[in-house]
Amino acid sequence: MNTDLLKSYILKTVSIDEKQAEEFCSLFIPRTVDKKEILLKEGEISGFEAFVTKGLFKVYHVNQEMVEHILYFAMEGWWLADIDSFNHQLPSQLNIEAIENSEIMMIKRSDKEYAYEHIPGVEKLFRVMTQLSHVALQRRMIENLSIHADQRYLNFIEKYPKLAQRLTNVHIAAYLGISHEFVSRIRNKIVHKRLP
Amino acid sequence: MNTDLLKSYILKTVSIDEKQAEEFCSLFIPRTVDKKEILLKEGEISGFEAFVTKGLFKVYHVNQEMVEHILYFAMEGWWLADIDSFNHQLPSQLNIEAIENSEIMMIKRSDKEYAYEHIPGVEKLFRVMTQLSHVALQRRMIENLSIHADQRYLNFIEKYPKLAQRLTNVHIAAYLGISHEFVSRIRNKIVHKRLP
DNA sequence: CGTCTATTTGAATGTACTCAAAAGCGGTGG
DNA sequence: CCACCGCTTTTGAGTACATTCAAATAGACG
Repeated sequence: MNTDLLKSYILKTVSIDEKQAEEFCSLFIPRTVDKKEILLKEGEISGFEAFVTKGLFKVYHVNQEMVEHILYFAMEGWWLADIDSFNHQLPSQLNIEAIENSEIMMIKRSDKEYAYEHIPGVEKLFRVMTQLSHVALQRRMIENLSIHADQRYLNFIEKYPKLAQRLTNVHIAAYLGISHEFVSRIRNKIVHKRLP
Repeated sequence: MNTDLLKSYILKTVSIDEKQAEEFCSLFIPRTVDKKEILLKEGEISGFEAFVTKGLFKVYHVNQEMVEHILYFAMEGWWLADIDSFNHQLPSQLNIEAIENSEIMMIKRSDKEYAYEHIPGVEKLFRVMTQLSHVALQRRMIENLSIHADQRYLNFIEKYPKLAQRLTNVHIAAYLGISHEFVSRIRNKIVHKRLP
């Protein structure tokens, strides 16, 4: 089934009644998203959250100089959400775009609110999920403050080897906050001077 | 009462039954923390979370070169927690230290778990709180990736003017991820060339 | 095979850091 | 009350890390 991956994600994340997990899954609808298709655009109000079942997305912000900065990637088994826009119905400051042809399971706002109120375990599920994301982002923040670009690059490809293979240098640069030319120089240094 | 500030924080954050808020507050115990006293040390397993009722704290990480990087500050009305260590009972990678003589309300792990299970609104409270923190950290992440140190400094003192007054340049530098000498130069540039 | 995108490389430049030393500031004790 | 100690801030000089711009090369895809 379409919801198998989602259901197993839920069950491995929190201890929750299987019936509840299934009821929650039934609120999601599948959708395909083509490569380069934009799921959420800056300025729009996000009316959905989504679980990726196939493919790869980038969630990013574009600043005044039109430079793109990637907040996170999402591939199979990861979530897509602009929490701020979705929760408070504010215009989004983020864009969500498919990097590959993808498939997702979407839940709309009203159905998620229904779930919060009527399916007891869902509140906990999202509390735990958000805490996990938050810890991961805290680690990334500390890393960005404390270490140089070359080591950050190495840490990234070591931590997410599968993901890194599916990304271009331009994507990785926009995630690490460095220029793509510099990513190229780092890779070169690694290859020739066997830096890692 | 000691719990007044905590109770009003809870009621303004989520719509929750007042009785439930009071029951939750009753699980906290007050404590004073002297300036420079360390509430949580790297390597320890965090057994508490705390709400600051007076004073100011820094939550920071120290890297191999013994350089301190501040993840966040917490003054009156803010929370202190190492989510990862507290939730998963892992050794902390963070330190929590009082910058001023302070007072906090602490809740221990077992009482918080009791609250999750027996006070219905608490799960939602922490889901919402974590989402708010997460959105704030996402914004900070994007800002760190996309703008220069001088503008980050200006944004910081504009966003947290009260907090900034209570901090030294060394603290602000450790939060922004730049050297304290450079903070001094930025301040100088602002004063003489009226940069902002 | 041609077009579009991604990667590499060089040269010049800019942003921020390190180290060192001096000056300022505040609290504490004699 | 003021002299001193410790901590913070400032300033200069030299350096390191990373960027920008431009052009060449390599790859991928229809």
